[in-house]
Amino acid sequence: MPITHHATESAARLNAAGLRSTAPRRAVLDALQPGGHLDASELYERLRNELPGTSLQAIYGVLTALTEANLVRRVTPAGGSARYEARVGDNHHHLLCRSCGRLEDVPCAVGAAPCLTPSTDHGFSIESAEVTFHGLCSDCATTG
Amino acid sequence: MPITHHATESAARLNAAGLRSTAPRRAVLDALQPGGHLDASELYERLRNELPGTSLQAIYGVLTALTEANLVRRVTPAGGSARYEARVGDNHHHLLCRSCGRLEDVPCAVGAAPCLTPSTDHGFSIESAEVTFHGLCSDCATTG
DNA sequence: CCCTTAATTTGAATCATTCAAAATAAGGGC
DNA sequence: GCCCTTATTTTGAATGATTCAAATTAAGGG
Repeated sequence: MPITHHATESAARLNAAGLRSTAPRRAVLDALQPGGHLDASELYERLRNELPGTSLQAIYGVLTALTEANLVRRVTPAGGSARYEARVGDNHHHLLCRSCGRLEDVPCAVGAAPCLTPSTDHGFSIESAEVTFHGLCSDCATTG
Repeated sequence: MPITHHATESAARLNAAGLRSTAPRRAVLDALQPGGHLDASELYERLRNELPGTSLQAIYGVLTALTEANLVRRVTPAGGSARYEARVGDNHHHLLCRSCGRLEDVPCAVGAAPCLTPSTDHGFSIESAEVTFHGLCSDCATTG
């Protein structure tokens, strides 16, 4: 009963966050669980069978709610659509392929969170740091 | 003759990069020189008097050319329009206010370029790292 | 089981950005 | 200094991600 288990888990997470447990939200949460980085359209394509009558706008609504509740994290690669991941709460960063847009996780570069401490802060109260490494993934490096 | 001086400087930079020296390009380069972070629309508004008959698309064209020639750097804050800065060639990063979108420069967090070395690279050949600190600027911190 | 309110559906609009064809201007060669 | 080639800009329109708003539906406490 892995499916039921997953669903239960997602429902629990939603309740804990003070959000109503709905089919679209559970489905999105489950789809992001394997650890990928999907955008709204990809999620919509994957879930439209499972969620009859859903729409892309509904997916956007779900993603906004989940992001605000901190259940998913929104990653916005330069010049592309926003991607979403279920891995939250840690300080991991990203590798972005400038050719194919592939996105991979990497643990924080050096130690715990050194990048969270800039040398000057211009009066900002800093809440988080986002690090993106740009380059070519293995596939694109050999191809081009 | 500071204006002429600036113009000459911009022309030289363009020539050095193998780009034709045109009025729109010199104007954009000059406008970015003071060190700000402007988006295409802001540049268009500032330069439309100076450049009669120009258009927003022309500004986009100029910015794309200058970015590809590495004369300006494109910064793409999450959920906003692309901003451009003339400061290139160093490894500085950015502070982004989540409330008003204000963008400030910061030197690299620790030492020379520690953030350029992730612990795992998933086979990527890494070319650059982009660090963005998110938080509230002094104005927004006191207001809200 | 009902009621209140949150969430989704449906349809349309907005915004940044890009595409494509026609007109123009840069700058090397004569 | 003028012409020619080609890059650049102009002009007009299209694309794609995302958001807005009103109407409908469903969650879950009482």
